[in-house]
Amino acid sequence: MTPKLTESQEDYLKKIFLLSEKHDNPVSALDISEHLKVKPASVTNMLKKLSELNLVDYKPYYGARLTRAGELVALEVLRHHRLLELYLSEILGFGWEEVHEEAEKLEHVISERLEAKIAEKLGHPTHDPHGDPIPSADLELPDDSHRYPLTRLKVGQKGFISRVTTQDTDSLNMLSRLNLTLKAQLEIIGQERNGVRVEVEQDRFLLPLELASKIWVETH
Amino acid sequence: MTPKLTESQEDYLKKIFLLSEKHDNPVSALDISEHLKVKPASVTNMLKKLSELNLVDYKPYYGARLTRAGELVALEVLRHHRLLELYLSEILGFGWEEVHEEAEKLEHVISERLEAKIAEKLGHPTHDPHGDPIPSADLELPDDSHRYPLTRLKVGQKGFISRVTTQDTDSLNMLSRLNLTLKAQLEIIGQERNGVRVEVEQDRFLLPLELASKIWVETH
DNA sequence: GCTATAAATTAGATAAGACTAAATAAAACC
DNA sequence: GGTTTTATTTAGTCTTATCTAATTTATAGC
Repeated sequence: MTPKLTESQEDYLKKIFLLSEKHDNPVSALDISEHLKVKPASVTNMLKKLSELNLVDYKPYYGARLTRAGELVALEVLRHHRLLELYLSEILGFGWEEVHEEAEKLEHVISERLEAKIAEKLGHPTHDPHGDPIPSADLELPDDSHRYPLTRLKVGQKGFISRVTTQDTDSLNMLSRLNLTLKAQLEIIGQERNGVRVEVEQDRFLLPLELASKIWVETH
Repeated sequence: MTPKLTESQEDYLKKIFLLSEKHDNPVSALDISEHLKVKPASVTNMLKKLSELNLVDYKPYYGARLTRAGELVALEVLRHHRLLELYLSEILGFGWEEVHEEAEKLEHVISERLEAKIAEKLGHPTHDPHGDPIPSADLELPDDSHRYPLTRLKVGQKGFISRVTTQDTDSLNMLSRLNLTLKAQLEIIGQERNGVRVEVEQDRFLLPLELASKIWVETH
């Protein structure tokens, strides 16, 4: 069925999946090119190849979408990645800043067997420390239908932070100082054009949209 | 200093190191070719490249020897490999037959940091379950000067098995049935042209040279 | 010392995936 | 709607590591 993909191909598929999550449109070559740190011409080449393998839908000057087959590959790689990150951090005592790079290399080479052992050791987690979902062994994403970015909540809604979608160390550090960390309870005070006003443990902040859009909240 | 080698290059260096251990001569292209499952022509190409990098001494129609620099690379890869095998088996519950293949892929991608964490978890082991030496963090091999293959011991010498240098499952299984496993005490009864005669827990066997040469004994 | 065989090397081809430079298409601006 | 800017694609090059086929060197037999 899957005649063994190269690491590069897996990287492209994973990246397309991650970029697709943000909007709903096909992912542009430039977008991929910037995130994978390759030139746009290289992206075009690869998209043609992936298209022939029926892993992406691609038409010139249009962009790329994953096919179901491509999505499954992406989910598999993503599962590897997030399980590895979690394993490195929880079991081997790595700092969360260190794990990404290591997982980036390991995700392509671990066997299904090792993946299973790692998942088992971790108690089959559904989310990683940033709240990012970990696809299950049969490649289903956990049900996160009651989680939304801060920017999409209504005034008055309450909940707790369940996901923070930035890897930027300084941003994370800043959020930490503001007690805007995973599990933190908060309430939406206002949705304004220049940000989201929230209340956290007595404090109130006006979070710039840029930041607010990266904080996901589980409502209740 | 070392401008990052490819996985292939690392494989060649590791294999040359392992093949060098057996005899003392330069390793032939054919030998490498068979063990890496590539064609001799490919070996010649690679040896030229490694030679330019000063990782092997290579002269046409002569063979290859590792330089000190090449040996260090090989030791590093070997350390990764054996630590990984041990980790997979001891910590993650893999069977010893399963670990080799997995380690073969992982050995090239783990960071120094992960290597260190793994070594720490394992208590900085000096030998793997087969008795194969694990180079230390500063790439020294443990002192195994009092270990010899059965074939090199004198009649009357006693000791215990400290290394078995075959990966063949059926051979290992056979040795296991004969109680010829790691730590087993034995005595050399005779060195004969068709094998080594040994005594193990009451039993006596005449071990064919082929087999005897793979069993290493720590004398006392 | 010549010949047969085995081993090693050279030369040239291929595949993957990156690149640069040039050409083309689409989008954005008045 | 034409023009400029931006994005994308095409065409061709490079590197790495394989391969096959042909040639050359070394080794063994007699």
